[in-house]
Amino acid sequence: MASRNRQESGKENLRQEIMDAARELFVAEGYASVSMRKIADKIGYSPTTIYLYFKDKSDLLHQICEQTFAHLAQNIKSIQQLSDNPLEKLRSGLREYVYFGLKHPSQYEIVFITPLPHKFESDFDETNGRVAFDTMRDVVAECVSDNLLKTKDVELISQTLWAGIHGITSILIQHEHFPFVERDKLIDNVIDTLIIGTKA
Amino acid sequence: MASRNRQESGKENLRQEIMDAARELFVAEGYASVSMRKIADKIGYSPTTIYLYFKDKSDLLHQICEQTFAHLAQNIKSIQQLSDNPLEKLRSGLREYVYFGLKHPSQYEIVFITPLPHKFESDFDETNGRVAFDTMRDVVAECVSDNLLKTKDVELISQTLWAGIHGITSILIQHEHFPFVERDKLIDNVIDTLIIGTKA
DNA sequence: CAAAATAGCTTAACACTGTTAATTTAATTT
DNA sequence: AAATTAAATTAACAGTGTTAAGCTATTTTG
Repeated sequence: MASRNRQESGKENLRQEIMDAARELFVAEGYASVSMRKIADKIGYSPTTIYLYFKDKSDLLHQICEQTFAHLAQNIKSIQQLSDNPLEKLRSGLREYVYFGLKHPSQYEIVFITPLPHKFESDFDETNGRVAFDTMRDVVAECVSDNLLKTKDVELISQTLWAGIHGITSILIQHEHFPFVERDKLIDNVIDTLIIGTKA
Repeated sequence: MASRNRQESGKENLRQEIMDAARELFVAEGYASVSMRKIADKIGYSPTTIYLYFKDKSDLLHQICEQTFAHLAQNIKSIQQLSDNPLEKLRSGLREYVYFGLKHPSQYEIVFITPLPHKFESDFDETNGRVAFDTMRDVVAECVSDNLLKTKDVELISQTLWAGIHGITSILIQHEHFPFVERDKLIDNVIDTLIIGTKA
């Protein structure tokens, strides 16, 4: 291995080390109450070292979100390949989204719930978040071309479905004390309602 | 400035003055980027004066939210009285919820979106936000007793509907830069989908 | 091989933040 | 007029994100 490559990988290692430490802290204590100094302490570096790898604190959060988005997109794709029925693909994708959030509540909170700093008006087209959304939209398009839905507006339906599953996921995560009905029953009902409401 | 007439402005007046200034700033610039000093400047008082009326910054926002959500509960009730048809009452209530959230994004964010590690979680049952939810549930019960819905489980339906409208409200507020379809069309479609999906 | 260049990290500092304690000023009561 | 109380302020603390400059060890070069 050339020395130039060792340098590169060394730099990338520290970059990943920072992200791991930051994600752990963000998940445990929340984005706002985790300082750059705290992150630096955790990995044994000076606070300003982080700025050699990330533009600022919100950029660091943004990069962590990208990794989680990628994880979610991967999961949804895998799950959907298990079925040939477009409507069943759609349903399993929606379910996977919700349960992914419930399985990683802190990470879902960071990526989808926590109010993002007004700073980065990032191009959503480049993010893995958009990739995950596009995966679902492709299945919606499949349903539309099979004339399974009430309208052919793929974008409208996809965004409606996303609103629905994000809604149930986030309230289950956040209002944990709320006297919800049985969790799986509620999730199923939300997804059933959404699908029935969009079917032909 | 020292010759400010303090006789006319009693303690309660200043308290409300602080809330008005803070709400204006929170809405315009976002909760996080508004400092206590900025609020104090706006009303011509010292920053620490605010602490004579509010425990801390989050308490200040919490009080603002209570006022705002008292309005929401009131609005929903008023809107629903305009119709006799239970399903139309339901629809107008759902619409009012969403548009109220979009009209007061900062307040909605802190009450229904922002993760709150404070004591606030247990206060939820006492908030006007909860009152608003109960108002909607009453209308759902009305629909159920008229045999208009697919199931008689009032709690299940109410929570499903809440998940849906919270979902669309929060993503519209938070993911401001997502390429949404036309906003009103999307909101209508979400509500239509929810109602169709729960109708008999 | 020594000198120059560079990559990687740190130290010091700035302009902020929320918040508390002590203190001053103004109004009210005695 | 003096004492008391209420209201608002000043000063300070401990913390924040972030930038600029400096240091050190390694790599590149003449």
